[in-house]
Amino acid sequence: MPGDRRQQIVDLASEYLQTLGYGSFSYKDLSKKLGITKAAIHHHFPTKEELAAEAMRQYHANVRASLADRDGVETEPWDQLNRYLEQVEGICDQEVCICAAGSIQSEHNSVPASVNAEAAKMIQFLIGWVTEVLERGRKQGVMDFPGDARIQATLIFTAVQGALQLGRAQGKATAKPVFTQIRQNLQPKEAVSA
Amino acid sequence: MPGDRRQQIVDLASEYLQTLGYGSFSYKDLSKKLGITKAAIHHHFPTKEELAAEAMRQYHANVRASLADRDGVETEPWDQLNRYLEQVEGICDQEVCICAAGSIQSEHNSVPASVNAEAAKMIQFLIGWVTEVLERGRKQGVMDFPGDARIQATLIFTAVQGALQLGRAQGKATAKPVFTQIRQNLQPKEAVSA
DNA sequence: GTCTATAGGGGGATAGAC
DNA sequence: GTCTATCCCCCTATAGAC
Repeated sequence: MPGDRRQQIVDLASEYLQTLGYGSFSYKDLSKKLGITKAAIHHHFPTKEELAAEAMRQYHANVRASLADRDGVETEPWDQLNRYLEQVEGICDQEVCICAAGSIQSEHNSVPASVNAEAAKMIQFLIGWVTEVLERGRKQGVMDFPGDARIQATLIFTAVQGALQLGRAQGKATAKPVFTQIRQNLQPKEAVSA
Repeated sequence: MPGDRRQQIVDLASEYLQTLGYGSFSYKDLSKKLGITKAAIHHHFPTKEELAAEAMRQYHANVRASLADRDGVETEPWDQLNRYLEQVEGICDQEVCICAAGSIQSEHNSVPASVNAEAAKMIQFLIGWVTEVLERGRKQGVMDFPGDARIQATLIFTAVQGALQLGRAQGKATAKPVFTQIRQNLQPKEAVSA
């Protein structure tokens, strides 16, 4: 398979973006792990910038797919929000630990512009997707929060990114209750559900 | 003044921790900006790890002072929380952009243990401080939120850190409404204050 | 306390053979 | 597509003169 090796490189680069960040992984790391030379990687991706941008692009596509693929069949706002938060809790449980877009964003001032741009696209998608879920949830009366849905969605997004980083640094037991608390804060006051 | 130069180095290192992060600033950056040689910096701080740990320690001390110094005279929960959030909004407005502890935490897997430890201390202090404010606020009936105060404080902390990173990457106009939303979410339902 | 000079290693990237 | 070999720059850190 011709594109197989290329895909291996991208997949490993995505993992390193999550665990180490853009600045702290190297072609040497990749080549050792894959059992090929640095030059072989440069053949597929002449520059680190191109490699990271492609890894970020695919990471985005994967997340988008696993979130949105069921938007047609699972349209209850709470089901949708839980799908997002459970996915995040999954990252928290893995060794991988944090979201690639959040990782790149946190290195914003020392990452090439094209890589930042790919991360920004994913972040815009996520905030937009959560916004839409919150709007429907409030309209249906099953969620409650003050003010603009987009701002509340941004708050949720930033808390999720921050919690993933906190969990990696101080243990997932510190971070995971945050995801539950995000849900609790959206519960309508009258109907205290289990 | 003997310790003056040493202090200049620490102050600049703190700034670089915020703007660039641990991995992306160098002794060369410091030496150029201060107009001395790299070797002169090594005289004060033999290793980068020691320098960063000291910078983080002092950053923590400064934040702690500006938050807690008025705890004796300004004891209204809302005044205290606003003091914290206004300080954070100030960071958002500056060129500096993000919190040093959050920056180090986001690079957790590639930063020396002693530096991570200093960042962790500051994070523990902040979460603890916010927890205490929330507990008193709820007891007095001026704040409302479900569940454990410490978890709600952790949620607020993670949202703040995430919002600072988002603001640096996508502009403060995206991030600043989050700080307002954090306040709105704590308002008791009956008393919708202006 | 600061300098010049340099060691020693790692980084990304390229040339050219196979 | 992968290799060997190498370039060049930057990094942290050290030695020793002033």
